[in-house]
Amino acid sequence: MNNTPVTLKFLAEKLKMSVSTVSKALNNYPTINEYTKKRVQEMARDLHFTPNKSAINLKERKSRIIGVILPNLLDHFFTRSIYGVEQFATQNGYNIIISQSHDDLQKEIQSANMLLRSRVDGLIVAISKNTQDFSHLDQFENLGIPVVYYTRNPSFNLNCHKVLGNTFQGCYQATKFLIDRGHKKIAYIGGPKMINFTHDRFNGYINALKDNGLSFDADLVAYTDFDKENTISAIKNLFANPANNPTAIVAFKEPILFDAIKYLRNIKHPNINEIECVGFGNNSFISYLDSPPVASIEENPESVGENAISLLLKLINKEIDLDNYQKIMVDCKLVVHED
Amino acid sequence: MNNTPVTLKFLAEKLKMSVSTVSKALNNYPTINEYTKKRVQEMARDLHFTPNKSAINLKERKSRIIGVILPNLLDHFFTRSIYGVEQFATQNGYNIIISQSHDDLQKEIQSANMLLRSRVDGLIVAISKNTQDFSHLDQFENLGIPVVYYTRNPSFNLNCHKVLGNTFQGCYQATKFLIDRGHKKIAYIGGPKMINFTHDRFNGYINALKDNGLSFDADLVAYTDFDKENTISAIKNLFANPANNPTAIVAFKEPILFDAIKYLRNIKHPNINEIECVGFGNNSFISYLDSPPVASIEENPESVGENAISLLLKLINKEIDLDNYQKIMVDCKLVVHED
DNA sequence: CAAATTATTTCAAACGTTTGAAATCTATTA
DNA sequence: TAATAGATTTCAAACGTTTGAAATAATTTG
Repeated sequence: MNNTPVTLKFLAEKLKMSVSTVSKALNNYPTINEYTKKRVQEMARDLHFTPNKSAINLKERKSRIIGVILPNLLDHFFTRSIYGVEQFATQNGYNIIISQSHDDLQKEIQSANMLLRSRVDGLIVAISKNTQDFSHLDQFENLGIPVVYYTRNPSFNLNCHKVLGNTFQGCYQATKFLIDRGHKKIAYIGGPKMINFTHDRFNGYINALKDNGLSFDADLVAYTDFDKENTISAIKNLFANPANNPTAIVAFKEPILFDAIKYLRNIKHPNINEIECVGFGNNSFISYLDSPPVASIEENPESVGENAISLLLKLINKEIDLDNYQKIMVDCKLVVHED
Repeated sequence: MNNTPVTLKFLAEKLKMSVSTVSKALNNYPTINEYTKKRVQEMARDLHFTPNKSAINLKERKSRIIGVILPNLLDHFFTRSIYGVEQFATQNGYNIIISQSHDDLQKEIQSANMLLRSRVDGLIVAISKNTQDFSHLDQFENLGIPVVYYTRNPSFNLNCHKVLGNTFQGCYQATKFLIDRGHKKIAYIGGPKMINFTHDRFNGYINALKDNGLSFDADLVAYTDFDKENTISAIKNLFANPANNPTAIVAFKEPILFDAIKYLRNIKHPNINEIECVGFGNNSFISYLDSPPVASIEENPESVGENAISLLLKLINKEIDLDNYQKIMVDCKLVVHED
C-alpha cells in the first residue's frame, strides 16, 4: 500500500534534481547527460514510476485514445473487426474505448458525448439502425476530430470518410460461383431494405446473372428483416410455387440460410441434397450443419477494421485532409467449404 | 472548424466573470447566484462546452475508467459478460477500456501496464491461459487500485477478489437432469486439466451420480484440450468399447458436443437418436443442428459481468475493504430445448 | 447610517506533465 | 586568465479543471 504516488516531482526530490531534468531524462532528451539519464531511469524503474496519462493528455492536448461506437459485441462481424482495430491501434500507441449503442439512437448519442468528453483523438463508428440525424457525430468533425464510418454508414452522405465491405463484389462472386456450378435458378434472400448495402448485394446478384446470360426472375427474390418468422415466411414463398423451384440460394446473411436449410429439411424437400447455398458470414459452426452451405462470403472484418483505423490515423496525423473524403472498399473472399 | 477550444476560461471571458464562478455555476454550487448559473449554463450549452476529462481526472486523481482485460472478444461468454459490465459501469458514470490478451501473457502484461498508465480506478480481469506470475496485476493492488478476477482466476490464490460461475452447480444440475430422464450411463467430457474449473465441473458430475445412486465409471470420462483432433479422439475412446455404450453426455463446453454429435452421425451410431447431450454454453446455433443437445447449461455471463463490476465499484468506493477478499459464485441455469 | 450579516464572486494553488528560454557549470581557446 | 563556446541543468509557464479561503457586494439590523 504505497500511498504517495510516484510522480516526476517525487523522483526529482529523491534524486535531488529538478523536475524538468527528470522529465527530459525519461524522454531521452539529447541535452541531458548520459549518466544522469541512467540514474533517473534506474530510479524510475526501481520505484515503479508510471507516467500519469491524464497529465500528459492535458499538456499535449490529445488523448491517444480512439473511440469506437458500434451496435453490439455479440455480432461476430463487429468483434472480428475490433480485432483489426485494436491490433493496429496498439501498434501505433493508441488505446481504444469501445462503446455499444445496442442499436439505440439515444445510447449512441450518450456514447458519442462520453467519448467527446474523453477527448478521443478520433472516432470509428458503425451507426445504429435508426440513426437519421448525425449532429452527435458531426460535433467531432466540427472540433477537428476525424470520424470514420465503417460498415454501417450514412449512405446518402458522401461527405464523410467510409470504410466498407465490398458487398457488391462479394455477392457477385458468390452468384457467379453458383452459376459456374451449373445452377440456372438461383434464389436471392435479401436483408431489410433500409440497410445500406441491401441494394449493393442485390446488384451484385443481378449483375452476375446478367453477365452470365441468365435472366432475372423476380419470383426468385425475397426479403427478410432478420426476424425469424419473417425469414421463414420469405423462404416459404420462395419455394411455394413449384414453377420457381430454385436449386441454389444466395443469402444476405448466413443465419438466413440456416433457417432455410432447416425449413427445407423439415418439409423434406425432395431436392434437399442438390440445393446449394451461399451467404455472407463464414460462421465457424457451419461445419456442424448437416446440409451446410457450399461456400461462404467472407467479409474480412479484421481487414475492414484495420482499414478504418489506418485511415483514421492518417487523418489524425494530417496525412490526409479532413475534408478530402475517402471511401475505401474492402473486398470479400469466397470461401468454399470442402467436405 | 472551431479552432479555439471552448474551455472554462473561454466561457469566463465571454461572460466577463472568473473561471471559478463558471466552474461552480456549472457544478451547481449553492453559493452561486441562480441568475448567474442560468447565464453560464446557457452559454455553455450554446457554445457546446465539453469539460475536459483529462483535466478533471488530473485534479481529482481518478479517471472514472474501469479496465477490463480478457482473453478475447470472439468468445461469446466474454462478450456477453462485457454487456453486464458496460451496462452497470455506464449507469454509475464509469467508462470501460477493454483490452484483449489473446491468451498471451506478454500481451496481458502490456495491457496491464497500459491500463496502469491510464490510471484506471479499478480492474476486472480474466487471466490468460498461461498466467502463472501475477506481478503485473499485483501492482494495481499495491497502488490501492482494486482488482476483481472473473471466470479465469488464480485458483490457488485465496487472497484476491473473485467472481465465478458456479460451475459445480451447473454440472450437477445437468447430470441430475439426465439421470432424471432415465439415463444410467452418462459420459463426461472435460476440458484441459489446468483450467480452474475443470475440477469443479467434474465434481458436479460425480456428486450428482453419487447423490442419485449411480456408480462412477472411469471409462465414461474423457478429457480434451479443445483441439479438434484431441476432442475427436476423446469421443472415439468413449465409444470404442461397446461395454461402455453411454446413452448421454455431459460436456465441458458445447462445441465438444457438436464434434461428438457429428462424429456419431458420421459413424452412423445405432443409438444416435437416443443419445442425449448437455453442455456448457447455450449457443444460439443449437437450434440448427440435426440432433441437438437436449439442454444447455447457461452460465449467465451478463450476470457474472455485473457481479464483477458491482463488487469492483464497492471496492472503489471503499464500501468493502481491499483486503477483505470476496468470492462470489453466480449460479448456472439449465435451459431445456423443447422441440 | 454604521456595523454586522449574508450572499456572491474572485483569488490562488494544486493536480502531473512538457518544453522553450534562461541560467549555470565545464572545457576550450586566444 | 579572461572570454567564449559547449554541455547540462533549472526556471517558469502552460494545459483545463476544482475548491477552500479571501474579497467584495448586497442586505439586514440596531
